Order: sequence, then structure tokens, then C-alpha cells
Amino acid sequence: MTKDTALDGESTKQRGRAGRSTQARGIARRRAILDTAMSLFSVGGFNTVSLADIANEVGITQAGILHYFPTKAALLLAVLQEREARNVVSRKERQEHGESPLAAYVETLAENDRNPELVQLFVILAAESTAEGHAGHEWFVQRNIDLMKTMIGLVQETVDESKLPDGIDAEVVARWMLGLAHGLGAQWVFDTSAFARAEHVRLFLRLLEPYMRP
Amino acid sequence: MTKDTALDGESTKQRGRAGRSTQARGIARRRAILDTAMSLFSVGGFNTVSLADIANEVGITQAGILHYFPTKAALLLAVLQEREARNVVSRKERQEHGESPLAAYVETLAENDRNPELVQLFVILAAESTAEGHAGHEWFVQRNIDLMKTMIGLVQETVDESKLPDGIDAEVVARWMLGLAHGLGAQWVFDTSAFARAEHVRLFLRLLEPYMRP
DNA sequence: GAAAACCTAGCGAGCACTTAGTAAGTTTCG
DNA sequence: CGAAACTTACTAAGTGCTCGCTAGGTTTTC
Repeated sequence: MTKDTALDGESTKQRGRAGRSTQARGIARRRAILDTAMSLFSVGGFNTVSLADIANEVGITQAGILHYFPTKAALLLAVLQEREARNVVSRKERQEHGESPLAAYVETLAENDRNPELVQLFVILAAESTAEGHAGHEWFVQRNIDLMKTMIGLVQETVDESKLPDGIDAEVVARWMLGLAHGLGAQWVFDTSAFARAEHVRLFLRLLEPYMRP
Repeated sequence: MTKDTALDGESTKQRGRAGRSTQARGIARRRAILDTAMSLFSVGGFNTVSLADIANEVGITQAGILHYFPTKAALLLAVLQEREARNVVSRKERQEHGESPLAAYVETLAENDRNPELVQLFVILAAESTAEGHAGHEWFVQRNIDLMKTMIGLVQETVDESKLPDGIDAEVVARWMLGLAHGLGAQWVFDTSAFARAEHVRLFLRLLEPYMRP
């Protein structure tokens, strides 16, 4: 879906015929490449998907893609950055609309659940990029640090640490939250109809209710 | 470690010189290939690691590996089966020694934590093999089904379902347990010194204590 | 006429796997 | 015991394929 973004429906042979201005066409192509790359990466990961695969799906050649993104690695980072930015914006909007920090996080999770490709994208690429030297390695390392920092903050705002059992603090709870979200996503990918990821995290928050701030 | 398994320390140039019987040498080689493959797969996954990489590390040629395993996919399955079998045996032994089912599971987790390669192996390969057509796909699908079945059983033996809050049953708790174990493993891979995986699962069980059988 | 949006062609490297061969060790049998 | 028959454990060389990326050109719009 949203595949044939703003491209005219005419025969691909007369490729020169622009939909409108060349600039607008370029912007639309860039979008199409990003969307297609995200879709294919989410299924096969970065390494197994070739530029030719993406180009084929978009309807241009390998070299055509490299006109927009200098290297395959640059394309990956562009996909990651864009999708992550959307997540952050969504969570902040929800918080500004008065939802509790942790609730806002879970609702953003639920939003992503409606787009399985997105969940899959991060599960697959996170694992693949654990290898040092992988195109996405440093990006994911930094993301993990940022996520933990953010999550600890969200937990501290919502949970009363002094009520928690011995040995359990905000950092442990934050680790649980992120681990759960990721781990459930990883299982979900194998059987996308079996269970709801966000629902399980929501139920998990019920377990924490006795320890929450009033 | 355990790399030069039972191979004589002489120069590799006189390759013909057997360590003892040819049969014994073959068995040792097979072991060395399995260990090396497991080690390399755990870092780079299946797709990025080539037969040449493994062969190089073992000290033979690509074709030498295919003498023992007919295809690269067969090698992967051999690694997976062997490692998983060890896990199952370890858990059953612990249960027979009187540990509670869930405790036995967590202790086996802790045991694996002492071998980060093993954790990494399953995290990386599980993600990679979500793609249909991947050499390990069907194996992991079946493993997920088996794991859930087993885990639901372990939870039912340990937790009193009637005490659980509304909407939470053994299946949900089992999903939490597996999701947590996998998700924490995935994060751990990025920062192997930062936190203990099994310890976080142990603390999680503390949260469940009010709902356990007497 | 300059820049953007492509395409065709191809390079050099790497991939899993095959084929054909060799040098040892093991078994069989006179 | 010892030679022939066979098996095991490999190697060297190559097959056909795919990969990311480059160089250089052509068309289309501003």
C-alpha cells in the first residue's frame, strides 16, 4: 500500500514523462524508495535484501537508487532515523494530551502493532546489527542507551520506587519494559495473529499497579 | 577455547599425518567445525558468515567442511539442534534434583548467561530466520511452539491461576517469561557487561510471588 | 545551459557448491 | 604376514551466480 506514490499511471516505457515537475517527482521517488526499503528490510533484514530487490520493486534500476542515497548503508540509516523519529513524536504528543508517561508509551506500542512491518523492522535489524561493523551497529547502540534513559524517566514518573520490593528499582522495571516489548515483538513476528503485543504489556502494568504513585 | 580439539600440535603442512586413527580425527574435526560455526554464527548470523570463514578458522578448506555437512543449511541445523538439546537436558536434570519448574528454568537461563555466545546465537538466528525460506525458519517456528507449550506447563505447576488478576492466566505469564528472556537477551548482546539477564528474570518472579502455590 | 533524474554497461569481489584428484588409514583375504 | 581393495579426509580449481558500486551517457524540466 502507498506503493505507487504520486507516479502517473502511464506506461513505464515513456519514463521521461514526469507527473508534474522534476523536483516533485524526485521527492516522490525518494519517498517510494524509503517505503519500499523499509518494507523489504523488515522481511529479510539488511544484508539479504539487495539494492536490486528494492530497485525492482520501486520500478527503477540499482543505479537509480544510488542517485538518491549514496550507499546502501546510507539508505538503511535514513529508514531507521525516519521511523524512529515518528515514534518519538507520537509518544510526546500523547503525553502532551494528558496520558501518563507509561500509558503514552504503551499506546505508542499499540499504534505500532497496527503496522507489523514496523515491529518486524526493528526486531530484525536490531539483531542483525549486533555485529560490529554492521551498517546499523552504532545507530542501534546509541538507540539502546537513549531508550533506557527515557524509559527510566518514564518509570520514575509513574512508579513510587519506595514501594517496590527489595532489589527492584526504576532501572530494573525499565529493563523489564524494554525487554518485554522487544521480546514479545520477536515472538510476534513468528506468528503475527497469535497474540497482541501491546495488550501483554498493558496486562504487565496491572501487576505494577500496587507500586504506582497515587 | 577448546579450539584445537585433539589435533596434534605439529605443523599443518604435513596434513596427512593423522593424530591417531582417521576415524578419531574425523570426529574431532566435526566437533571443531560445529564449535567454530556456532561461534561465528553467534556473531554474524547465518547469512553473513561464509563457509570460507568457518573453514579458515578451523584450518581446512570450504570443501573440507562440506565433507562433513552436505550443505551450509545442514550445518546450521546441526548447530541449533545440538545446543538446544543441551538446554533441555540441563533443565530436566535440575527439575529431577528437586528444583521447582520455574526455578529450574531460570537456573538454566543463568547457566547460559555464563556463555554469552549461546545467548547471542539464538537471539541473532531467531531474528534472521523469521524470513520465510531461511534455512532455520521452520526449526524456529517449531521451537517457538514447543517453548510456549513447555512454559505454560511450568507456570501452571508453579502459579495458582485462580489468584491471578482478571485477564491474566498461565498463558499470559508464560508469554511474559519467554518474551522477557528473549528481549533481555537481545539487549544484553549490545552491552554484555551491563546487567545480568537471569537476575532480571529472577526479580520478575518475585513480583509473581503473591500468586504462587503454597 | 545547468541541474536533476535517471539508464546501460561493467568491474571486481564474494558466494555456495561441484568435480576430480591425492594421500593416508583400514579391512579383507590368500 | 603382506598385498590388494576400499574408505576416509581432505585439497585445488573452477562453475555460475549475485553483490555493491562506478563511469559515462541521455533525456527532461527549470
